[in-house]
Amino acid sequence: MLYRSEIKIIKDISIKESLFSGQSFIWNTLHDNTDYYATVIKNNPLIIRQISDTEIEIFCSSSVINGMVLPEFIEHYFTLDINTDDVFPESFSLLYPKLWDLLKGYFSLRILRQDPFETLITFMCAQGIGMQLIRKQVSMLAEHYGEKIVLPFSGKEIILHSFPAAQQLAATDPLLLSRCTNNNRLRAANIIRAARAVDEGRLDLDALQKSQLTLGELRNTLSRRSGIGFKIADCIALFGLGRFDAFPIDTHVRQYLEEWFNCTTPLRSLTPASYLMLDAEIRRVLNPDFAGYAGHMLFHCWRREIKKLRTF
DNA sequence: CCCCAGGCTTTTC
DNA sequence: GAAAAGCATGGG
Repeated sequence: MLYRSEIKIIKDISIKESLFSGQSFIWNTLHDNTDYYATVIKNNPLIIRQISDTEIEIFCSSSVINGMVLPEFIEHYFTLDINTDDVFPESFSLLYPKLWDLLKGYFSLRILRQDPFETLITFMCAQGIGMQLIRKQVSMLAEHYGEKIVLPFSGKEIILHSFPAAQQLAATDPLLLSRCTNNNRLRAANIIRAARAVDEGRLDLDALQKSQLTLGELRNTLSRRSGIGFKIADCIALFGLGRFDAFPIDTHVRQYLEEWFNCTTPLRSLTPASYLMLDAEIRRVLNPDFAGYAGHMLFHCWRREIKKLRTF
């Protein structure tokens, strides 16, 4: 039994951002009934497709997810409460007219409010490694440690895997888990440690999300953990804890900061000190409260328009 | 064999 | 304290 819900959207949502299940981050806006976005939120399969320019439909085996009724959850998950037109400061288009023009196609990008634990683990898989391999790791984690879900939909069966619960990952061992972490045993061990901390309540992500910590405090708290540095900490904050002020600086961001914003901080080696300096510098250009949201549009714009990368 | 990929940790000054 | 080197793996 699938619950169906329709929801009106302000503008078409065409791009999402998620590492889970190897999902491509493009959610095609084709209206051909074959293209859908399928994911699993805490064992609830969720299928979403766009039925017109202003409407999407959602199917779910449960009418309530995370304590929210379906339409409410969708609005929350896809951050439909955020108007992406307000993400950049008003002065931005005047200061960077050429860049502003390049960014036109990226205002339909949505940062998702993803599950904190899922985000914690998936971004721990994303260190010094290519996108394809990151997604492969996450897919394998779900296939090996998540629950298999078979969903009859649109005349066929969709096979989905939920993202593993902390308890599942806490119970495995590094050698076994390393099959899913690009054969990297150290990364596997770090993931197990993090999963155990969550499972045993020593790392309370929900409490972190509700806390009023400053960005710096949150980043320090997360990066104290083995396998998590400033960049991954900021990713967890941005994608998993709803902290749209968090601005993760990776190799690509570093490049566009230099190219587009003439950041003066030395960029050759990204040390913790230069990371924080860059972070402070970009906050003078972007709206500090939505620096990460804006940064993510810039990130994908840079990769696609400038670097001509077709992988996500 | 080189370098790169949505960095982190340990060593060294 | 902060900068430099070391680390680990697959892919082009």
